[in-house]
Amino acid sequence: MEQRQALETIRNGILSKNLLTIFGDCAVEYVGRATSILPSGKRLIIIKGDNSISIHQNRLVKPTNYMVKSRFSVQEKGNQFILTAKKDKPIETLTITFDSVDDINSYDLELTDDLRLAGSERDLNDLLMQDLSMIEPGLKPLNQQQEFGKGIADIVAEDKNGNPVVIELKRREADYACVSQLQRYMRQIAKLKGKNPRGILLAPSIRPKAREMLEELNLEFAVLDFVLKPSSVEKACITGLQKKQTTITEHWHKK
Amino acid sequence: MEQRQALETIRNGILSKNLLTIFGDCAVEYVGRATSILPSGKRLIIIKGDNSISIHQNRLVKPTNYMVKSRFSVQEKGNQFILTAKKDKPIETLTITFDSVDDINSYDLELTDDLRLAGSERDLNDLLMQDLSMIEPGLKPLNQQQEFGKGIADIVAEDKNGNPVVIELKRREADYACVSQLQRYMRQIAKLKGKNPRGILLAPSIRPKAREMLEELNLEFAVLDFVLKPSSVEKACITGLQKKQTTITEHWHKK
DNA sequence: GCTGGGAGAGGCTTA
DNA sequence: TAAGCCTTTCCCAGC
Repeated sequence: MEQRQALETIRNGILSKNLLTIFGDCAVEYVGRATSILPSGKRLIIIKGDNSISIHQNRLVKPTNYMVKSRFSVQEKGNQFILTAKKDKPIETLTITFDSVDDINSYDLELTDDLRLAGSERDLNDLLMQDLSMIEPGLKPLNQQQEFGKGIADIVAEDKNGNPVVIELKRREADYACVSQLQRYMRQIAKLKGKNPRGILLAPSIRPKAREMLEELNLEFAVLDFVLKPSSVEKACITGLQKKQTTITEHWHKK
Repeated sequence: MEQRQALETIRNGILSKNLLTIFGDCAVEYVGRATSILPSGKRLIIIKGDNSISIHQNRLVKPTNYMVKSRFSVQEKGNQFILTAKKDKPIETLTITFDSVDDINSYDLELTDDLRLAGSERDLNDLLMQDLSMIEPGLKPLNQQQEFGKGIADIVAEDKNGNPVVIELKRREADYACVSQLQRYMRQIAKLKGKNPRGILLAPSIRPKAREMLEELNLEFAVLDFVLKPSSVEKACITGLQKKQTTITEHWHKK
């Protein structure tokens, strides 16, 4: 492909906020949060209307290199031409040096985001707030996303005995990090209120060792059982949310 | 673009492990770890030789929908044709229904990964192990990536007084999660050894409230100052790693 | 295969 | 803008 024309197509594509794909032989250098070099080779470059750029090899969903909200510049340099993407905060530079370009496509596309997704943690949270008794009889919601000075608790509730309960909700298997998160909220509340509330980690499952940690910290785990029902016509929705089991580490309370 | 030909190109592209780009009008439905619907519209689909697929709109580096290690199937359905990607564990289905295809490109590409990146945490870790005195005079390395039954500590060392020191290294600004991680290692070691070692969080910076938490937990913070030097010819490297400051919360020790 | 953890994480929401 | 946190996180290394 003729270089002059390639440059022109790229410049116009960027200006018109088209989705640009460039396939060609190029080397890539990145300097910013880290440093990387990609030796010369055939790659697919995608430039989008929101000034994001990504460089793809023929494997992995994730691009080899990328940058969001970049400022682009294109310049010739002998038989090569150089596409540069820059960004501040932090300072980042992505330099793509093309030896040759095989193919450029410029697609006129809206910058919309039409995806409708269901089953995110926020969806489950909203569902739960309608009926916490699924977790435990008599459990009443007090607040959602409550700020505690050291983070934000998903759900704050009150059990049938009037004890405050902090609930951390996860849509997937809980790990150490989830337990730590709950632990952090608990610590902070204890510090502020001078009293230890109950803490419940609510997730589809929990890794065994994370559960050990949870129990050592005198926290509770409850199984979150939900079903995602795809509706091909209207929208995706959640059909069920059912508590299967609550593990209250009674031996700890007794200790 | 003629449908029959489109199908053939796609089938061949997948079989030959080419990098395929398909631009066309399509609707997408995903059912798996979550559920999502993307109404009909122009999109760019990328299929790679490692059987990963991603669907891109004209914004964001991240694809709208994606799947790794998928099994593909293509079939006609009247004036439409349907590209399906499936996966087990967990069961996931991605269904792309094309109303029309404007453009298909099939690029013959190796499945290699040529990126050379420097400045990752592992790089810094290796550098640090050579000389921990940058953090504190007399600090001697004992182990790297040591398993403790509740996770893996980055560096275990011994200070000039013979006290064990656990060091958690982060290449970027430390947050709550980093502090929690160190806290977890400390807890476990205290439980196993019956003695409290020192814990040092080593990072370029730390968020103010994370630092509060750190100090409340009687942990220490040290600034990790490193420079990434891009070498345009050979490889990227790190030129410096210098301790600027160690903040030991003396008032806590005295308390 | 499971576990643990990093990532140039990206991206979103709210204060 | 920064803080906080979720993500169909993705991806890799170790066992």
